[in-house]
Amino acid sequence: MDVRTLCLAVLTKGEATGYEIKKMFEEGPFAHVQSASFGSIYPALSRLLSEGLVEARAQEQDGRPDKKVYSITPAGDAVVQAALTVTPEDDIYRSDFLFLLFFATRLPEDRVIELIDQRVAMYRAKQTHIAEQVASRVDSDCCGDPGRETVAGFGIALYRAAADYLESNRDALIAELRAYRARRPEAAE
Amino acid sequence: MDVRTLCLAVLTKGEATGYEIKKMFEEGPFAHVQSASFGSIYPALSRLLSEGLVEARAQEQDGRPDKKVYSITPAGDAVVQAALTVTPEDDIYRSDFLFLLFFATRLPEDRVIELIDQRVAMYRAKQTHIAEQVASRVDSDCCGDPGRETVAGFGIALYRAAADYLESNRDALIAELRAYRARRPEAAE
DNA sequence: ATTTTCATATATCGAATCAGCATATATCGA
DNA sequence: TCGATATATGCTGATTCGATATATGAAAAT
Repeated sequence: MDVRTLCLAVLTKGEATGYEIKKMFEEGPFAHVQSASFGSIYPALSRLLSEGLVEARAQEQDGRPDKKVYSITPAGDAVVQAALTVTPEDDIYRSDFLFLLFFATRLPEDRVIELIDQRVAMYRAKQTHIAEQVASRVDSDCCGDPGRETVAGFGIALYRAAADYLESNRDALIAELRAYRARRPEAAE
Repeated sequence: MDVRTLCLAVLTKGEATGYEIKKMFEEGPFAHVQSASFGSIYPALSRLLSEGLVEARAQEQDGRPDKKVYSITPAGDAVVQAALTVTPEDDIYRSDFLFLLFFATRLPEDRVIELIDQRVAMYRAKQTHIAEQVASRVDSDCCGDPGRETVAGFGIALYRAAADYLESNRDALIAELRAYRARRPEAAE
């Protein structure tokens, strides 16, 4: 999915500035789903504007630069509806952490432990973050959106699985690393 | 991690052609860890060659174009060792499927069911694929690499969690979608 | 028997995207 | 008071992707 379609779809949930769209990809409802940088969001919005798929409203602010609040047009909404009919691509998962872990035999034991413990903490934090978002939403707006809730639950389930796996396999990995090094002494650090 | 470092690190596990490196990112041991396209792998290898971090050996083949088999040099190995000391970035997870699911209220019920069932099948298949790779490796080469095994286990755990979550929440989602539409009739289809 | 698709293998090119910087200011804590 | 953080837009260079070209043999489908 290209950034243009992504921005357009986000705007079906309400008007927003480029900055706010970025935040939604980072911490908001799309946090673990999609992402895009400013360098792609702002050009995407400009193009959507020139194509008539969104409208912009300049909102003056004291001191700070003016906001450009974008909202979707009926034509834009139709484009989103069409985009939702496509067959979704494969998920993309990339992890520098796993890449490092793959080369665990080349790392000092302390570092492997540190890497894993930090990652577990990170996964738990992200899990909590999503859970808090869901909770705060239920407070404000009684009954939530089923799609949104399901996606949030998916994120929580994955982060939990990741943290649990690392926690329950950490010590076994360290033990195997020692055994591996005992077998091949030249491979030690 | 840039593609140059990625290729270099892969070559510490043995010599390989550009094509083989791509396959390792697609189906091989790095399948759910990292990825790169031909358009980035080939230029990366050329640059590594000019920097003296890898060596190339042309291997003639009948009919097919010559293979260029790359192998890492001691200088390249040192660069990898240095790269392994960096603090890993956040994991990247992107899913067009989750993005579609987020907008479930805009999709026909049949389509939501179809999307979920296909995704469950896909996750199960990937899980099986990794498990088979691990099994075949144990057969051939007795005792595996601890880092590699741990990474494979991580992948299996995540795919299982994803499939399990979708399976056990599918019917609830459909029920909630109906309730949602009953509340807001104008949102149907 | 013939066509098509698939797998191997390298490489390039345009388009998309990212990361970092520049700009401007207000606020908040050290 | 000094730096960090947050708001907000936008550009630019570098990276990376996706598609395509080239070449061929083997297998599968028609």
